[in-house]
Amino acid sequence: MSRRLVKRGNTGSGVGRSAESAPSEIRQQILKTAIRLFAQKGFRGTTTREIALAAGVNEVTIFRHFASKQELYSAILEVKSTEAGLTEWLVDLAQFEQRRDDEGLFLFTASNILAHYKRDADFLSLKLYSSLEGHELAQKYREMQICPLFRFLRNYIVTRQREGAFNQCDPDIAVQAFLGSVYNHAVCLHFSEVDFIKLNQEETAKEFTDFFLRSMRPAPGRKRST
Amino acid sequence: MSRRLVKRGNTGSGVGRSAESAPSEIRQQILKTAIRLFAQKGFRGTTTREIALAAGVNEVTIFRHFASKQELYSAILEVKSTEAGLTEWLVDLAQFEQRRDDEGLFLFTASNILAHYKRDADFLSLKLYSSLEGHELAQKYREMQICPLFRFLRNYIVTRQREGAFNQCDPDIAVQAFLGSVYNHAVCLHFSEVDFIKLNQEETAKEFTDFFLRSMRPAPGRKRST
DNA sequence: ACTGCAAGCAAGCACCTGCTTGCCTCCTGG
DNA sequence: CCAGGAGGCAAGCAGGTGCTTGCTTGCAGT
Repeated sequence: MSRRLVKRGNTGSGVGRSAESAPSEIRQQILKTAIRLFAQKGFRGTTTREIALAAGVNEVTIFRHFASKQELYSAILEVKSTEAGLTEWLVDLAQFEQRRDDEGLFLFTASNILAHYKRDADFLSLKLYSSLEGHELAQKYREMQICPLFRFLRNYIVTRQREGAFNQCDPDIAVQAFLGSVYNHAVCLHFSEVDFIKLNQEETAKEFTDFFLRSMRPAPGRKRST
Repeated sequence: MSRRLVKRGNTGSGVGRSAESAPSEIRQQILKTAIRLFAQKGFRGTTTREIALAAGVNEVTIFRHFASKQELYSAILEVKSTEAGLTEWLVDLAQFEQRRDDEGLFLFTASNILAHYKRDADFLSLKLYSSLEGHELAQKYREMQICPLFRFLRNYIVTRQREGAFNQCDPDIAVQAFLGSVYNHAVCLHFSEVDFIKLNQEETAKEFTDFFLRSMRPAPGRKRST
């Protein structure tokens, strides 16, 4: 009963240890491995023994860092829902907004969404599992990442509509249509469910953007005007 | 060792039995219950005891009908991937096609997709779980249901482009954008992740359709320029 | 009445899985 | 040099879980 439950925080007292072992490096290693495995097989489908084996630590060590498997999962949710995600480039979007660069703004958005989910593929699985298994990650992520982006885009569209640069239409529908098509494509790519679109990531983003803007613009780009 | 493994087919010899017990009614009951539970908690998250209890049968009975839990799951996939799905209204779409009724065709599509996934909500979960857990349902469903629909729409778009009624653009992207936005919305609804769009199902379908067609039509404002 | 199928029921086996305990080892800081 | 923190290792417990076995019961058709 002497030293149950380490609780990472206080380990930060000394940086030391040897060369390769930073203070809470093992905790990070466990987290990282657990993220990968939970993403692959879901919460219920992953055993703590598996995590330990894959992380190269003893199973007991896991329970010394996390009170339970559930708490390990919660720690992951904490990490994943707070770490840099979609919102980190809201500031970049603001620049496009100032320049009224419609193409740039939506292309940047689409492109980054595709890149984001490709880079952090585990996150997509994790999010889907959490939706299905009824955990809170999806909702938290939605509130902290999706909603701000959604509101920004919606806001931009409304502005452009007032300026007469965009068609009058339900801005919610427009945003939903744009994000939906891009996001859905990202999911399809994730599951290797796509053989329709042969384009690479950048080209795809460009096509979706063009398609979207063609719907928003009062005067469609007449490419063949005799 | 006398009668292990019943294998439904041959039970259909006589219709008889009593009033409430049709030949393979119990098998159906098991399947139906299993579908619901697998959809709620995934394959790994559902126990055979649970299924038996919920179906009102003895656990042993399950294994008399299905060699293993895995085979029960396979039977479900069989049912779900062959039963009436998106393709059942391809014939209706053909009528819209003959009339060149763009609005009707895409509205019908969007509307039915939303209705389909709302009516058979379990299927959506089942499909997502199967994608994540690496089963074959998603792929099978894709080949048998999504692809035909995709090809039909793609084909229609190409035709209308040739006729000059639709803009020149990558038809794959167009279909992907349309289906993606609608499908994504269905998923959002499924997980109660939507508070952006207040419209009901019909209105939403209509809005997505309008949005899509506005991008496809050469002359957005004036419908009859001739 | 006899036969045979289908389902129920009680029990249980073998393995898995989250989690615990006790003890030993290595490293570091004072 | 020593105290103490952090991890390894071996063992195991309690409950769950897929699946089996042996038996009984009820309902048909001949």
